[in-house]
Amino acid sequence: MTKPAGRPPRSKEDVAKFRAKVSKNAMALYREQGFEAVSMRRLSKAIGCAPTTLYAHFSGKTEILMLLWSDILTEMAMHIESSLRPIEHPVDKLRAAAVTFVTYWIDHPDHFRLVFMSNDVGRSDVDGFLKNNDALQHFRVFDDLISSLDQANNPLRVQADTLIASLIGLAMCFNTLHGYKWSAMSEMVDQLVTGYVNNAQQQH
Amino acid sequence: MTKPAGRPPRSKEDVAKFRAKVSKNAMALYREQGFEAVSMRRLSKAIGCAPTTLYAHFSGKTEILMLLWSDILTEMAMHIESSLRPIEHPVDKLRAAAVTFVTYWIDHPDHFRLVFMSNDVGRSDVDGFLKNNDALQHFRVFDDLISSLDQANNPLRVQADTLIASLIGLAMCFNTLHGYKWSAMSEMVDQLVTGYVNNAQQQH
DNA sequence: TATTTAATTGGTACGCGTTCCATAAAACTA
DNA sequence: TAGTTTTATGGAACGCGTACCAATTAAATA
Repeated sequence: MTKPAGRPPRSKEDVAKFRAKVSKNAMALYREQGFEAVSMRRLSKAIGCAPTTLYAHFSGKTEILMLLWSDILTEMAMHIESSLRPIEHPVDKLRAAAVTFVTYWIDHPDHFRLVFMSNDVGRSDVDGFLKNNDALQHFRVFDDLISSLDQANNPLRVQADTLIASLIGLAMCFNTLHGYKWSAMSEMVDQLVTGYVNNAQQQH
Repeated sequence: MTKPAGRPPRSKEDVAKFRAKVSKNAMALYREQGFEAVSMRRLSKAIGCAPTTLYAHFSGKTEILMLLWSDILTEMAMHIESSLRPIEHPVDKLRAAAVTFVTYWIDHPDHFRLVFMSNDVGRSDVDGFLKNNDALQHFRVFDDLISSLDQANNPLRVQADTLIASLIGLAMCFNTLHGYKWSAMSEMVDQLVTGYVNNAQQQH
């Protein structure tokens, strides 16, 4: 149990400091020069370290890109909140929030790609510490809106998760599957929201 | 209006023949060696042409991968049809189809990646001839199931599109966003389907 | 101070998607 | 046959993500 000789592992603060520096530089690159500018080589150059050093701190590029999620999801949540401020009726609030959500990802395809398409599909077992990403908690903006509808069939969490996942699906389809003639986005959101409204016997 | 001198452009049949050869070899690589095996260099080697020649026939890798969509989506549609064969009640049929759809993409993450994540997000203006992809017509497997519910609020097409996009969203979330603790898949599908059922006053 | 351990570095390497270019081959007209 | 136009080829190049490795540096203990 005695301390071993030699240089100690990185302190918590040092780790946090380095991650913050990476996050700052990656965000600057992304905001100023776009998605493609965030490469391991350019990022390491901006930070002032060797490219390989990044791999001592992160398992790969995916984990670095996740540092950018927080900024984007915060911005998205703010868009939603400001969009439903002038609206009063609960159903209209929910509908507006949903439309704003999908519209945000359609208007910012780079952001969509960053958050939803820069994952390693099927490599979920590897990323032990990719889990519990706090940034995704921004999805909870829909919780209050749904709970105000007083729907009782399913737990609130199930309803909210389903709505979020569905809206992400809409954003995804409009962003990537151009070979299929989708219905109008607002009608599809309406169809979704109507499912919640009818369940709550609050059709308006 | 007279024919210009020189070698004529590729005939329709030659174009189709080459595309078929590319499709066959790409599919073989994908089935036998997985997603990563389908690279421009390896594919061209399997075909027996130079890597650059592929770029004379396709705008890029994305367009080649789309040749594989048909096989996968056909397989997916067959899964659905066989899964709902023993089921009688329309609502149960729809629910089973939805669960099978999402399950298929969760069980085959490589297929999911191929169809939904190998697109060039935001480059939709370039791909003039990526549009009208017939393979995506397999999404229509839900049309009859929904129409049997006799829901009248929205056009059938809107309902079907919304359901499909939502289910794709569920598959996407379970495939990529591991940092968020989603509700159980079956409950989320249930929440979705219930929206259609209640609208049709056919709660069961 | 010497030693031990961890962190960082630089170099090399692989295969990738993609582009450019110069050349060769093919298929037509005059 | 000569000339013309398109297709196909091979090679080089760029930057990418990622991996390995030998050498170096930093920070602690003995």
